[in-house]
Amino acid sequence: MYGHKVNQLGRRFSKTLNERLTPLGLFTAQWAVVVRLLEGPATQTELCQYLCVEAPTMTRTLARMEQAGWIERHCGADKRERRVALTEKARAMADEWMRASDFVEAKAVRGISADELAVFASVIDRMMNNLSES
Amino acid sequence: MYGHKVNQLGRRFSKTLNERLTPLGLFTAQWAVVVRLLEGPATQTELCQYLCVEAPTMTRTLARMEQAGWIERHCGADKRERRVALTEKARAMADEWMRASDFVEAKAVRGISADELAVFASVIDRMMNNLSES
DNA sequence: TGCATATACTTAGCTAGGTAAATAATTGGT
DNA sequence: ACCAATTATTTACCTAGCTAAGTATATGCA
Repeated sequence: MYGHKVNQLGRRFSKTLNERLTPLGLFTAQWAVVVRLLEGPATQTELCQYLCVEAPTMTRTLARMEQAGWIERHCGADKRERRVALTEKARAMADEWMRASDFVEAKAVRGISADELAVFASVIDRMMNNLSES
Repeated sequence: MYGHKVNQLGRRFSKTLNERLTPLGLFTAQWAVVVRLLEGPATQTELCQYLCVEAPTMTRTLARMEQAGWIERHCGADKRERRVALTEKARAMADEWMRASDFVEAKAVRGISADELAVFASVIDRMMNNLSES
């Protein structure tokens, strides 16, 4: 019941954001990567942990972003890992991408009080923890 | 921000339910179809509306479910549409699938009050409406 | 009646999630 | 110092979203 509704809302969020991001050359899942990389470079494992995504998913998403010229990947001291960083071209687009994201977030919360949003966020966090328990 | 968290939680729900459903021959998206069909047969368009999913997605999911022997599709009076119904084999599994679903739902809501859940559900509905506005 | 439009579904091709298993590099214990 | 176990990433192959465009049937209006 809750799982079903949460999934539907998640898809609606992605779809709405995609409508605004794809004309700007990005997809919703890639925007999440950009948000993390704006803080600084990261290894793929760090990105996986941040986004709660499995490694193969990240490998493929990063390959597409590299192809599009949004990121660069370099070997680190540990030759197993690859450090990922935004390109200048991506940094130049960040403000525009951010406006698209802000627009969708603002549209979603219209008419919902701060108190309600606080409960909402808290419930999300606790459900996430509950489901993550072994 | 909210979009990102909602998406992550949705994926966690699917993943957790998949762990329990796949040994029973079903996937999370297919379970949602079964839930609707337990009420009675439906056309593909009705399923799409119920699940908030585009038509091609439903075509493919139903093809897999037919392949697995969970549903049957018959032509209706209107030869364009196909009426979808559960097979006996699927009805025989429904209780077991339901237990898997109930288990995951119960795990998710552990330690969350009825009041908080009411706010949560209400916020989900309103965000869904907000994002669905043209 | 006939033809344009609308509706139901499918096909093709993309993004993105997952698991299982492979590869390469590092770490740790004896 | 070596070999086993661990870690980071990739490859292969599923499910499942999406859009755009195609096909077949039904509807409606001139």
